[in-house]
Amino acid sequence: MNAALTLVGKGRHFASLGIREVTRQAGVVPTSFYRHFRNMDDLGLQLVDELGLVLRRMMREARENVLQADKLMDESVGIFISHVQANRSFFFFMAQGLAGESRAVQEGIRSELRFFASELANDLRRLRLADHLSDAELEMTCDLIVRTVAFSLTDLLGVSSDDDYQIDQIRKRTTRFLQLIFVGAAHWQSDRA
Amino acid sequence: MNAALTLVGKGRHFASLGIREVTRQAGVVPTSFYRHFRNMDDLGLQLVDELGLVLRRMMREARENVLQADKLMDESVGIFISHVQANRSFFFFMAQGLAGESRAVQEGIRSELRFFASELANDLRRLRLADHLSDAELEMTCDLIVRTVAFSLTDLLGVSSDDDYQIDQIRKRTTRFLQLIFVGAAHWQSDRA
DNA sequence: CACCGTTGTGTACAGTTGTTCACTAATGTG
DNA sequence: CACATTAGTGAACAACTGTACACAACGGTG
Repeated sequence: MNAALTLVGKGRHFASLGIREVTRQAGVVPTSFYRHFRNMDDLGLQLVDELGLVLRRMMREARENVLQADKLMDESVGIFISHVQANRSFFFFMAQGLAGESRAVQEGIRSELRFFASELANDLRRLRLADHLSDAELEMTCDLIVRTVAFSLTDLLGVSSDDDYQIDQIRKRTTRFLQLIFVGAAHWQSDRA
Repeated sequence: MNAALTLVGKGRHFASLGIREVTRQAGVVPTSFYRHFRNMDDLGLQLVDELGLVLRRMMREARENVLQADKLMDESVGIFISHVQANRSFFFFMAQGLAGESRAVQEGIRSELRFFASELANDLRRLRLADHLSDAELEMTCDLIVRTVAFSLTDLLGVSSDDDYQIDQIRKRTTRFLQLIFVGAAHWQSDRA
């Protein structure tokens, strides 16, 4: 799994990886592959599971560090970006998998995102930041937030990891996107009435 | 190019296609490939160019058919969805390319999206729907809109093309996302002041 | 018609791929 | 320590890959 991730991190696409290639990178004979996985799709599915762990760690850190509500977005986006930097290969895999070849991997990642959105909704409720929204409205808002951040991921992965200027641009842009969405959510009901 | 698109439309990932595979699908001998393309990346780049045409056609149709502003979003999302249905393979290619293997293809698609966003900004200005926004604010809003629709693309490609119920769900959800963004844009300045 | 640039063909080759099988090394549990 | 499970090995195979080259059909222009 590390070998596959390494190759993905080097710019290869997961869908184009072969068994021999992965085992070569792992420093192991091709047949050993079958001791652990039935095929590449299987490997992909297990990577999705690990990706889940990465995302949960990220969520936990966000929950612990976002103290006052007014810096919520700045800090959350910052934590997101630093986790992407620290697990670049994983997020490459995630971005690729969203439109990937294996339907199962695709569905797995999609479901991680759904989970993430629903946890985010819980947190916003808990922090009493969404009292004016119904459950369905809150869910929609969080869904849109997660999508927006996920799309920023492709921006982030498109620039070199030490290009601080560009990364800061992406950070600012993403933060403003989220602010715009929040403003929309704040006035959602009154505007619809 | 049609052969490659066909394979992508059948669920294969562009990054995993080989020259022989494509020429086989095209009903042509492998060596013929080199008469037209230097390698698969080259093919991908030419597909991006054609994708640009598809997007432009879509934009034109939207401009012609969106008459009154109050149905703007409903109709635009509808047009988007019908164009995706009509050019499914192309949009598969686009979704894949955003996190694809070839940096050049990636950048090509990204730049198509930027172009799309800037055209959208022009249209909104022209329709006098964004008079309260500065250029930068309008640009940001349109960027977010295009991203949101692009992400919905992955939803759309994830369901079978004749699952009318699911497609309608996606249509509604996307429309609400856009409405939320518009509400946000409408109150952006007053909230920031 | 003769000519030439473009597209397509057939053959060839060396390298890579997925998967099989029987075998050996390592590991941890009673 | 002995044993059973797990992980890794090596050789083998047929199928497939990208690419090279010389040659043939085609299509339009002078």
